[in-house]
Amino acid sequence: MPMRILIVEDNQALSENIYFYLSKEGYSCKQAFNYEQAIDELISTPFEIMVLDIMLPDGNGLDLLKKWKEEKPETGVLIISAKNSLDDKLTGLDWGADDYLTKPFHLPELNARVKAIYRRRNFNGNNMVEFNEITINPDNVEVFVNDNLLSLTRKEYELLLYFLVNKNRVLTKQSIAEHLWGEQIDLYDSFDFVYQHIKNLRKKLTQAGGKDYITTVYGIGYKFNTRIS
Amino acid sequence: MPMRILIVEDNQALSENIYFYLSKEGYSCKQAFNYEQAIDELISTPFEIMVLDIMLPDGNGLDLLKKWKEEKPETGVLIISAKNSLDDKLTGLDWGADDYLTKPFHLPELNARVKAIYRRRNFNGNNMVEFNEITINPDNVEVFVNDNLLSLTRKEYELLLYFLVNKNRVLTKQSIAEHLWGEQIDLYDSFDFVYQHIKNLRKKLTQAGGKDYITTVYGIGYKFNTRIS
DNA sequence: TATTATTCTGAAGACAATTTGAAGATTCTT
DNA sequence: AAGAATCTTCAAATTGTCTTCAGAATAATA
Repeated sequence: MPMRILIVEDNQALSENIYFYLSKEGYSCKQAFNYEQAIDELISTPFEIMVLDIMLPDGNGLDLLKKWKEEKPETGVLIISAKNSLDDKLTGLDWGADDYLTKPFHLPELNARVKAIYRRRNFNGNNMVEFNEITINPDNVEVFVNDNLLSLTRKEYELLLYFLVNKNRVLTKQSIAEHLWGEQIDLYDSFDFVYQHIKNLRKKLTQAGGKDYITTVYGIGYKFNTRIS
Repeated sequence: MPMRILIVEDNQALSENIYFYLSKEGYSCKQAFNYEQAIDELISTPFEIMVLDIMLPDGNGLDLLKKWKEEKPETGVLIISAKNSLDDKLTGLDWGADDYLTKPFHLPELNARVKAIYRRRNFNGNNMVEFNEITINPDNVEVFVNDNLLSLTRKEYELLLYFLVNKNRVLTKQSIAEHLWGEQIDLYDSFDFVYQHIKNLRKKLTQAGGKDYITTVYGIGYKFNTRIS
């Protein structure tokens, strides 16, 4: 699933654990260690779900929750907080949090709740991503072109998903790189690897009988073009 | 046991609690938060048992009960409802509910009643889990491939059952580990043991004449693939 | 058309994940 | 407590995937 999770937690160790765990579960995670970073991240990238600690060094998580829910109510929010702060609990749920978890907790439970939130927000049945002859089923990590199953590598899969979610939008090589490799990519990299994966993806799609919707925008990047000639 | 339970309850928090608890008990649960969702779920997937709240935002649980019992009388139904609605109680049992529980209740009690319903209904029913040449009889803990009985170890058995209940869904090594070993597994484990059991299961299945439906999804996990080439 | 920047391609090596067998623990049975 | 079955650990071997590189092809610019 194209599920991005923002982890807002100032405790480094805990944050790392959550990050590690959810990443292994296949989510694409990012960390923010304080209020300000969280805002920055939220503005710059869309997230489906935010795991939010109430106590932050430079602000209250509930403020963040409230503000962000006004902005983007469709974001799922899972509050995590020290136990016994029952007031927070009430307030959090009042202000639009989807669920609440008291520390300490087991990561599998966190995962279960994240999944539950995701499921809840996704009620319109099967959450296929599709366009014309291409169909992606994120649950099964399967891609079909005209009903034949494609075997894509991980990068190819994520690349295609990224394109399909951003149809007709020009994606710079840089943003592609960031999306597929996280933030630790070097700005001055050659991006050769992007070329590679674009190439492989194009090949597999066309070989399976699909059109080549991926057009290159010279000097800028690529775009999944729904109106190709 | 391949027991699937549908939880029909509009209170999010309560639903989550039930979901979490029953899942931990080894049942495979799904949630529906209103009448309509419940119908959708019931139609799309078979359930052995339904935990049903009477008061739903968009309809009366008793209607649902009545309708569904006409359709599929073998489904076990446990009614949950606010206390003192004694009328409901009588009516519910009249209309075919198997048991009744008043809110608030303790989850272990819910679990006990679910178990009881299951036991009761199991006299007549063969609740086999099967796919093509593979048949699992959870009552006897027996697995057949093309009518020859397989002798699987406990882990192998549970692994296969887990796969068969989640056909075509990608299961991460992590979730497999959690499912077979409980939640206490170490995050930084190597998951070597998962590999082992996968290997053994594959071997036994193919040696017995079955196809190798278990495909590895590189970098993510495994999946029981019903559409192997 | 010549020049330059950008993209595409194939091959090779680096890297990462999975598979495997063997051996050591552990659990179960008697 | 002994023996058998099962589970787990470990260390190669194997396989799959990613990245790098160098040269070819293509597009933009003048």
